[in-house]
Amino acid sequence: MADDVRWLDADQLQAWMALAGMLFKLPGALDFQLQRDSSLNHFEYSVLAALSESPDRSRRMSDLAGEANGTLSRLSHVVKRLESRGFVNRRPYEEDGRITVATLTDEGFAYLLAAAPGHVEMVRKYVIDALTPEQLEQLKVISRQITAKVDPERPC
Amino acid sequence: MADDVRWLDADQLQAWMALAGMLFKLPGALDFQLQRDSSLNHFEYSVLAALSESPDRSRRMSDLAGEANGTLSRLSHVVKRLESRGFVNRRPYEEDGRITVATLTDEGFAYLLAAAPGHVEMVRKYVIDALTPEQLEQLKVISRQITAKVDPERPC
DNA sequence: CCGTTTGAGTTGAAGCGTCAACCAATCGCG
DNA sequence: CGCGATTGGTTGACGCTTCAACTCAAACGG
Repeated sequence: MADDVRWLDADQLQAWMALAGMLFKLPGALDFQLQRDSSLNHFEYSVLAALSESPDRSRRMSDLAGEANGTLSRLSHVVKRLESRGFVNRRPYEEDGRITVATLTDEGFAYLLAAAPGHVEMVRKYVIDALTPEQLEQLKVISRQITAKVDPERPC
Repeated sequence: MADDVRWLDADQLQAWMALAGMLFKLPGALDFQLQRDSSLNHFEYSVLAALSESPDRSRRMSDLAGEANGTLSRLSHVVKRLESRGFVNRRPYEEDGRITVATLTDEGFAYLLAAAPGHVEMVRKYVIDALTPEQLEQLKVISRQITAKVDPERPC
């Protein structure tokens, strides 16, 4: 327990507190809207969105987990839920029996299309319209740098 | 279902995706370190930290909830856990029986002091050291603007 | 005063995420 | 070939957060 801790100075602390505040509040606000209007959480939405942009609206599980920024385990649970709602199908991949391919159904796609406007509106309200274009660019760069430190694999 | 949705353009989408990525990964990484090294999650840490900086190391519940960026219900559960670990005490406020005052115990304070260096190190590693001082300043401003939109009450 | 309303906090149930254990298929090396 | 290691994915239990219902105390209003 060496006492050479490099504490944060006042500026650093303020910045971190501000970020932490956003970290605590923004996800909840996003989830709230999605849950209320579409009975989805942000991660479920991301999964549907990622599938909708994939060739054949299909993707293998581990790919999809990376795309949606989650773990395979979390994805597995979520896909099970989405499957039971009829939004997604799962089938084993022929050429390698270990792999599972998830596919967005037509119902799932339609549901996503219905959910998207409300979600985009929230993203605008909370993020895009709250910032200038320059700030948005700064935020993009900053977010990527932080993400890169947190998760050195997967340089997006 | 009017079709006047203002979709995001490419730049906006990239920025949002970058932010969303950080939103998904950073909290988990922070929680992981705290959980592993101190059996605390980020919110519990914030509660202890907020108490430690309060006069008498005490604060009424609703105050504390705001300070730690959480709801009263969440706080109530968390304080119960922390109380059972001996880190916090609760007592009714004499002058108004509705109010509950939470106090950080000496054990809780010591525990926080032991947990702090590891936590600060992570904050440095993932955030402070990943950014230039200018970026950190930008992030502070941006985070506050977003938080203000999400939660118009409580201008911090 | 008494009844209603409001405010502060607690509680329990339900849902989601994490973690570790597990299963199944394939690879790879002796 | 054959068997251990590795990879991809699933599962169940547990813990935390949310949500709605509830309790209790104080304030208000006639």
